[in-house]
Amino acid sequence: MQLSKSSQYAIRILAYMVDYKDSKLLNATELSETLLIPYKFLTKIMTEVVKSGLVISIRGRDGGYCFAKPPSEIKVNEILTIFNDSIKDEQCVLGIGFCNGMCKCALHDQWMEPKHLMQKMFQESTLEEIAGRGCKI
Amino acid sequence: MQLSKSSQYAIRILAYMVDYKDSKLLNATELSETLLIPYKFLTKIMTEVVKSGLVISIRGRDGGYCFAKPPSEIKVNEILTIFNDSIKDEQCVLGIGFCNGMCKCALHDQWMEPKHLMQKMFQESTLEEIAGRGCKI
DNA sequence: TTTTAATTCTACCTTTAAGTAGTAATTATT
DNA sequence: AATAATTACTACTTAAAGGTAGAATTAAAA
Repeated sequence: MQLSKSSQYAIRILAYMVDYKDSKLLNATELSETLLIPYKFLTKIMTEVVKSGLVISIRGRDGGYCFAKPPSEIKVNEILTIFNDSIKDEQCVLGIGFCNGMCKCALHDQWMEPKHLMQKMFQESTLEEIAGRGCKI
Repeated sequence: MQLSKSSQYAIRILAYMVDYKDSKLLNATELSETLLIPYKFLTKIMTEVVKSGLVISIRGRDGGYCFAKPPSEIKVNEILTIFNDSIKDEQCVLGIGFCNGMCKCALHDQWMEPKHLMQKMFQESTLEEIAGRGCKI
């Protein structure tokens, strides 16, 4: 009952990138060391984030990562979709297919509210909003 | 972001057992066929449920499973704990250790409400309550 | 006492997530 | 042109979840 490590790390990485204000790019080594995320795993994750189009990478010396669009326009849910962690409407708590009005599982009704709150949390929160808050490690 | 298959199946199995009113015991073959759960996987799951003390098994011919205590006294959460799926208080959405008042993650505050709703749902719902509802497959 | 129908146990197989290793490609600097 | 610093790619390893196979155990019934 939790997000994949990839999603958790990706959100933390991008939230950290928002706060980072500097002329030079943020690179994998620095992200790995400050966020305590294994270097090789971090680069693997970032490669997927880059492919998704949220982030741009510059290779070679002095390279690193930066946002492809303003963090105020990036919803947390966009990060989850990269790793197939987005909460789908049709997926219910007991894993039964087609759990809806006609035929619904024993916990269907009680599941609706927490599900919608989570969907709302992920779909409406922007990176910009959440970045200011909290600690990163 | 979902329960393990073991927890999902176990809840569905026990909920079905509540509705079953018959002189003879419910056995693995019948449960497997009516709930469309792989037989061998189901017996593995039930062995753990029996070990937890929620259910009693009778071996040998005409054997099967029945509740060790009334379903009205069994909370859904007791099933989750068998498979380590219970939602822990200290566990937060971004997987950071010690995410609390002092140092909390970027989504900590928004996570509280859905988390508590889920905990409430699992901790307060009894098997008896949820069994009447919904379809089983 | 043998047969039969049931659970239990031990061990394995498969798939996926998580993490690691090494090399290739790219780019700024010297 | 060489070097150093960076990401990308390919492939592997490890751990856990999900699932399967077969033999052992149990107990009712013939």
